[in-house]
This record gives sequence, structure tokens and C-alpha cells, in this order.
Amino acid sequence: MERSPNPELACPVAPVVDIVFSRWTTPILWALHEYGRQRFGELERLLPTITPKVLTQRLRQLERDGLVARTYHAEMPPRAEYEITPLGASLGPLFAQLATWADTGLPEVERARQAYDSH
Amino acid sequence: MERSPNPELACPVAPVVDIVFSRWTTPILWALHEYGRQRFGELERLLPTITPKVLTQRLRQLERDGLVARTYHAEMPPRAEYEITPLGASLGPLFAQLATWADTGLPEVERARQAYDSH
DNA sequence: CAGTATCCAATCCGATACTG
DNA sequence: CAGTATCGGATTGGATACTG
Repeated sequence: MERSPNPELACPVAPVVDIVFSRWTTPILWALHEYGRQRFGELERLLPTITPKVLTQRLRQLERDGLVARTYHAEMPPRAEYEITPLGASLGPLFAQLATWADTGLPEVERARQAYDSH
Repeated sequence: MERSPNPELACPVAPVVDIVFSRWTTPILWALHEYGRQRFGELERLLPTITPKVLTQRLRQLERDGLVARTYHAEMPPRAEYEITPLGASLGPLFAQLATWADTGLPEVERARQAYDSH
């Protein structure tokens, strides 16, 4: 059994992190999963602190990675709709387990931080 | 049933992401989980591209969050050892599921990217 | 050995203004 | 409406050198 010299590459989690857990991606995926197909402006309202520039960047990345699908209607005014793809939806159980861990894990992290900071 | 106006905050995944999936944290946790307790220099060798400054930063953060434990021996030369805590180890099943998703998900992402880039 | 200190480059990100 | 263009500040991260 040979050991890889580089767990950064060997770590099977690392490549997924870049795709799924970069900034803003989980709130966007969550919003599309919870509330269904949304227009650009609706997403802006659902994520009040994101700017249109960053929202566009993240949506393009998610679209390129196949997690979100964009449909554009060249009407006047124009209409763009975003929805989660089957591949994106396949992350559902993962997110659910993450939320489950958060129930007990986050309070423990909070306690650890307070213990650490008081020294 | 009231809807939260801000999925960034409502998204139960978001708070965990900051703790567990910030840069370098998963390779570090993975290394400690796979190879057990490691000294600072051993971790440096396992993660060849990380610099000591950044490794220290991430280890301090993980220690503060209670995911990693540090034991320091003031010998000459000094010795510092890092190991995963029970809380850190409780992420194991999550990482496993993440790795499972990667098996089928990453190739699909790759195909989606090639399709996207060819337009 | 196990870090710190310092400097610098790249990136990100928000604010703002503008367009088809 | 659904973005794009531009600018500037802040954060991050690598390279390098140094210390108890």
C-alpha cells in the first residue's frame, strides 16, 4: 500500500469543495432548491446582501458546472430563469446531512471557541 | 409558515461551510484522520505546497473551533503534535458521503464544463 | 523544531454607474 | 429586467527571512 505524498490532492473531498462550497454557492443552491425556479431579480431579493455582479459570477459558475440551468427569454422586458438541475439536486442528501451535523456540531464549536478565547 | 427573507442566513448549511470548508481545512483534517497524530513538520511534508504561516493559521483556527487538539512539549528541540478531536472525527461520515458523491458527481461536472466551454 | 515577522502579489468583493 | 463596466478597498496567500 503506497501512501500518496500529497493529501491535498489525495483528499477526495478537496475537489468537491471548490465546486460546491465556494462563497455564495450554497445559499444560491439552497434558495433554488427550496423555492424552485427563480428569476434573476427574485434571487437578488432572496439574497439581499449579494450584488448583481457577484450573483452573475456565481450563477455562471454553477451553470458551467452543471448544477444550475439558465433559460433566457428575449422578450421586452427580458426574463431569465434559473433552476436547479438533477445533478444539483443530487446534492440534497449531502446538504441534509450537513444540516444534521450542524444541529449538534455548531453549539460544540461555539463552546470550544469560548473556552479557547478565555485563555 | 413564515419565509425567512434571507436564505444566506436561513440556509442551514452556510454556517458549517465557514468552519469546515474554508481553504486547507479539509486536507488537514483528512491527513490527521488518515495518518493519525502528526507533528507540525510532518504535516508540512504531507501538504507540500502549504507554507508554515498558512499552516499555523489554519491549525489555530481548527484548534479554536475544537476540531483539532494541539499538545506542545517544551523540549529541546520542541515538539508539537496535532490530532483530530472527537468533534472533528464526527465529520467522518460527512466526508465519506462527500467522497461518494464525488465518484459520480465530479465526472458529470467535468462533462458539463466541456459542454459549456465548447459554446 | 515550530513557529513569527514582514513584504508583496493576486484575488475577491462591494459600491456605483451604465446599457440592450 | 438582467445584466455589464469600472474602480477601489480589503482580505488572502505565497515567498522569504528570522527566532526561542
